[in-house]
Amino acid sequence: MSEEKKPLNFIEQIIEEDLANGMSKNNLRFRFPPEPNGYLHIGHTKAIGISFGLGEKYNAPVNLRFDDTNPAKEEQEYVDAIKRDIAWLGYKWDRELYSSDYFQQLYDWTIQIIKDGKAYVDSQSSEAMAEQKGTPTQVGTNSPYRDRSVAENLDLFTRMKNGEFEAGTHVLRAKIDMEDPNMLMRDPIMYRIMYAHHHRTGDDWCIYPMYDWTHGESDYIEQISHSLCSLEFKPHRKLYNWFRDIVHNYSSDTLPLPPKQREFARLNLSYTIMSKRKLLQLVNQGVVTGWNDPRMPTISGLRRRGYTPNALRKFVETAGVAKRDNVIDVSLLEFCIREDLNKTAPRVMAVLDPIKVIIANYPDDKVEWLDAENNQEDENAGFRKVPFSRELYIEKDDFKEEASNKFFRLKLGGEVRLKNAYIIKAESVVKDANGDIQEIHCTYSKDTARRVKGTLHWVSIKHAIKVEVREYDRLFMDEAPDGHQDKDFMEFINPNSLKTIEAFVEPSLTDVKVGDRFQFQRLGYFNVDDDSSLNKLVFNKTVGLRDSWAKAKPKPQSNNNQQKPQQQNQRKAIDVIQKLGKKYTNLPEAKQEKVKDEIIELAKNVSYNDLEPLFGTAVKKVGTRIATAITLGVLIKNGLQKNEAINDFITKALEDKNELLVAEVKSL
RNA sequence: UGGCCUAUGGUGUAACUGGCAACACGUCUGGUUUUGGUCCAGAAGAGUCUAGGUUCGAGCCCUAGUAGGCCAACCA
Repeated sequence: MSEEKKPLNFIEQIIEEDLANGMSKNNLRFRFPPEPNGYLHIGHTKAIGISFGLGEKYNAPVNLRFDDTNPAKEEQEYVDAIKRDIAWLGYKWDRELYSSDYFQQLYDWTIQIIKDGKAYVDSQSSEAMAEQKGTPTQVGTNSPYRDRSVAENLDLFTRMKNGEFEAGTHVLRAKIDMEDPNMLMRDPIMYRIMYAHHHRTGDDWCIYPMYDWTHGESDYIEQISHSLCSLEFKPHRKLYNWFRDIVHNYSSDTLPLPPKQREFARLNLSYTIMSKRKLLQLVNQGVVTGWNDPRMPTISGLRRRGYTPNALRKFVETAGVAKRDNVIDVSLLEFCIREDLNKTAPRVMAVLDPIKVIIANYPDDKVEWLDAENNQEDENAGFRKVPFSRELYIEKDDFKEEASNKFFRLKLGGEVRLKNAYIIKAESVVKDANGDIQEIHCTYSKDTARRVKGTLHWVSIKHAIKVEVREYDRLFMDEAPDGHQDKDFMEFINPNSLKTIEAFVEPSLTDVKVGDRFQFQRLGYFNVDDDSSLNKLVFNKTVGLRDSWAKAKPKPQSNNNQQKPQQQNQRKAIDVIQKLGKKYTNLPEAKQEKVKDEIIELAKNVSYNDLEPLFGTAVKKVGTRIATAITLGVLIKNGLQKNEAINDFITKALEDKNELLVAEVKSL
């Protein structure tokens, strides 16, 4: 009875329907079928979340099945990485399986299919077959080998399997229909000869089945109820069903349930590429340091960067499931990781771009260990000690000799609070020959109960640990790096995506472990990188804090994604009228009067040419038509002569059901 | 010159299967605050691609357009 009324996505609706139509809940079974030819990326997280999520929701098993039918591209390294990533995300698969486990079953079925005259051996070059295949708009033609006898097909196929032929000399094709509008149905290839070593079956086979003649059958063998995949496989569904129905016909005694394929739109992220082939290219060309480079959208990259399984799962859940192409804004991903880390990450102080502060009235040899709260969002997080002394570092950005009162950080003569410590006042600065500030001389006050506007983070110089911090920017400078047909995605690589900084952190961080996550107060979330060692700590910046100050101040150039407000400012009178009209009928009477006056006022600046297009406004958009009528009234009053278009508009409006409109037009 | 899929605020998803559009991110105000974070309160922003039709009533149904995506690997 704890069912929430959360709306179901279309896949859940399909399942609910199947259940309502008599499918047993026990028959529900899903699978996640990666090809081990690369690392999983955040797009896969969606597919994983859908199938494994369904498994959790319906308490149904989910298989992890490696679709390993192409030994040329697949490697054990990828298998291991994929398993690691899925487990890290917190999902548990029922069985770990491989399509290659089914090669014998597939072969046996194939013999039967050949015997039934539904498959044949073709012995042409791939070019010849491609030509006969036609195009999306042109039907194909039959292969000259299409009508080989069953006996000959059986003989040839057996010899293919036995390794009697060279690669590329023969293939086995399903005999379907070379004129089918769906090109996948034009006698698709079922087997090709490949003398490649397979990561699991070794050299047992020299013929390998193709995706279409493997995937659905693997689903069937595993008795998967719902085979969920991304949209680009929609055209494959017809073939999926064709093969499935044949094998179901052969084996329904032992394998009763025919699976069904349904497709959802894959996840795309702005400023990111999601193709394994292209990600591999980044790795191979050394643009990044590896599949798990913190700038990569791979699960392992995100993990190294400091993302949490929670945040990733929340992200794909929030993004939702539907069938239209989408591009999700990275800001949603960033929101999810901040939300998670805000609750869990201990706060510490670190200075990334230091400037020296000397507290003149603080004794040279004195050190105080002050209490600092670890996480105000978490009551159980406790406190730690931080050392305070005469010489400190603060952030360069946190000091200006002069500044407006909107700048509530440190300025000459101004006061500011040091987090967890005292209030200080900047008295003077010491500059070098270039005029650059070397030291800020301050005085401190122990009266910390006072209200001061700004609070700064800091570290005690003599206690601080020097560490390396890696700050990342997006890898691509274009919103859709692979969305341009005239430009390669490599052209958009951001040359400054990695910035390595020498920084200073408080001494409580001495014993951190790889993977530990922190909030560097006022800066962002950081974690300890794999490269970190006892002698040298290395931190990754996971994501910055939201920063309304950075947004409020300078807007140098570029990057203003908000064109909207500008447009609004220079909107033409007619557009404003149209907009006012839209809501007109929803307004209470008093407000309608007000809006009408506004329209009348605006109408004085409207020309007939501006207005005429609105005469054609759809009947149902009554408000807009009323606004049009009001405006027309003003124009007529100012001497406009009625023409045919105007009369048509009036006549049609007079017939309308809406009284306001009729009244408005009658007065014309 | 084909087939299939899709179309709702800037972005992503909803709308009890026909009852005048909700949630999240983002944006903007204001408040609280020893993080310009968090949190709290509020605002702006869409008549649902277009045009017809059915209906008392359409984002949901029908028709025709338009736009975008996918399909011509011995890849998956």
